[in-house]
Amino acid sequence: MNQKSGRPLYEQLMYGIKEDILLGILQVGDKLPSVREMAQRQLVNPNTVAKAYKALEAQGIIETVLGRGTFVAMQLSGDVDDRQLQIFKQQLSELLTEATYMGLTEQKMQALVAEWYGGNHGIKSKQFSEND
Amino acid sequence: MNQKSGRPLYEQLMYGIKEDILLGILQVGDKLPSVREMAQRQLVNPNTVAKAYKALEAQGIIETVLGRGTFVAMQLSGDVDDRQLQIFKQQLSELLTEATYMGLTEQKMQALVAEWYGGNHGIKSKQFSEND
Amino acid sequence: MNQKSGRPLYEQLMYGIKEDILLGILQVGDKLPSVREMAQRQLVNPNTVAKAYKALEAQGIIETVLGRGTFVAMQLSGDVDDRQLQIFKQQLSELLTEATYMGLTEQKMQALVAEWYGGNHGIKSKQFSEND
Amino acid sequence: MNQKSGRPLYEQLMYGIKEDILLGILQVGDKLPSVREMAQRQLVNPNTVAKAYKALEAQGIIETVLGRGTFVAMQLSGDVDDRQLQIFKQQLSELLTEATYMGLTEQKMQALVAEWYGGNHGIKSKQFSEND
DNA sequence: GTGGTCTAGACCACG
DNA sequence: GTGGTCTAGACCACC
Repeated sequence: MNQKSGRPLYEQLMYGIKEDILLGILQVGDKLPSVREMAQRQLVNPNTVAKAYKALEAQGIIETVLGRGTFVAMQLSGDVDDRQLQIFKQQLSELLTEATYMGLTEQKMQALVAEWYGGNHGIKSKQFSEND
Repeated sequence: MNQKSGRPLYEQLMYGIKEDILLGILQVGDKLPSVREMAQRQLVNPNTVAKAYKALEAQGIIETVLGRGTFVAMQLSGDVDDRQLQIFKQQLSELLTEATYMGLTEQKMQALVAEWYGGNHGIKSKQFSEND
Repeated sequence: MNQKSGRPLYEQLMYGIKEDILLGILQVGDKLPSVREMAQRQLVNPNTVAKAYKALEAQGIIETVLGRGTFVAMQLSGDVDDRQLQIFKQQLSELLTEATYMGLTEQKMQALVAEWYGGNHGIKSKQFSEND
Repeated sequence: MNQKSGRPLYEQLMYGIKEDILLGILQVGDKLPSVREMAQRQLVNPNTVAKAYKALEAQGIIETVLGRGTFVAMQLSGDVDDRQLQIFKQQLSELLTEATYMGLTEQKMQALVAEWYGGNHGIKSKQFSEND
């Protein structure tokens, strides 16, 4: 967890878990580490983990069973929400603007996108599931 | 300026100016509106505009000449900074992760990227140069 | 038993038994399954069943005869406790508030209430008496 | 705020605000008391108020403008989400079951519902807007 | 053991 | 002044 990256810790946690699910490291039905355990592992406060878990639950990505734990719940929806798409396009536009200022060409950009989809973006270690 | 988008107003200003430059609405050497004028146009606090100008100057995109005004200074660098690229790839990865959860496929994604580069994303009015 | 509904399992058990009594599936004097048997059927911990039985007994709805078992004891009281009524009206108010935010009109609401009373809400199988 | 009602304080806050909007005490565009002020008024911790505000924002009922405050944002949607409706019917069923055990008849129940809709349920004081 | 709630108090970015 | 984030530590209900 990068304290000074500017991004909230709980968002970083959310991203890490989402990524692990996309990579297949976490599968539907798998149990996530308990709030306390995750907090210990990631060196953050349990409240911070709880906040991340709750936000993910609100997004329908995980589910919590009181007294039992938290579990991966999601399967990707096939249809795209239009309002979300507008927001996303705005974000993409800003990112591409930045990329252009960095000197990235359209070709290089397309290559980076393809790389992400193709290569499982670099086979990362299981941050959030079993062994750290 | 979208007050409730969650993004800081000064970043939105920065993005708008950067976009105008990419679109050719603002050219190298052009004079930007004064801080006060821009503030009035965009209905924000002058401090907010000043902050945006200062940040853009730090990025080498605009330049202030004391007593004369603020001018577009940049031309895109041809080579890519490696450290910046790493940060960028991280941001891209997060964006693509979100896109996947939204239900966007790789094809659709590539199409969106191509669209941004191709279409000047829809010929917008000069937000930050002439009139609002 | 819906593990992820957020409601405590023992409350769900209580509700199920109460409903069965209202529907006539369980009649006054009928014997309920033993704690162990119910636990096995509903795939919950025996402690959970015991807690539900105890709470129902406290409400005067069932009775335990030591060494013999647990029996349906209740008949509906004709008069309404005023303190209970206040609490109930509060709960109703909250439910109707939520309903309004969901977009339900008064007419639709009245229809839903009538439906519940009229239809025995769909003739369900005996969840908690005979076989599961 | 009733500490021992069993319901979380932040949910009680949410309900109070929703009710005030339905009653017209809070109108679209109105500013809510700041987190700190509301906390002081209701004698709860600012974090608790923040939690309530954030949950309401997630439901689209209020909106926050960073550094400016929190505002009423919503207008009721005309169409009813089917999944929500199922959950609601379940809650209604449980409430009506309890009502029956209390001795409430269908007629009395319909009267209570009509009363809530008709009478603005008793013209309450502005809990959450101007003066307390 | 699990997650949920609440408090107290700190620091920060934004306007 | 506003809300957002994070920590530390407490208590609770549920299983």
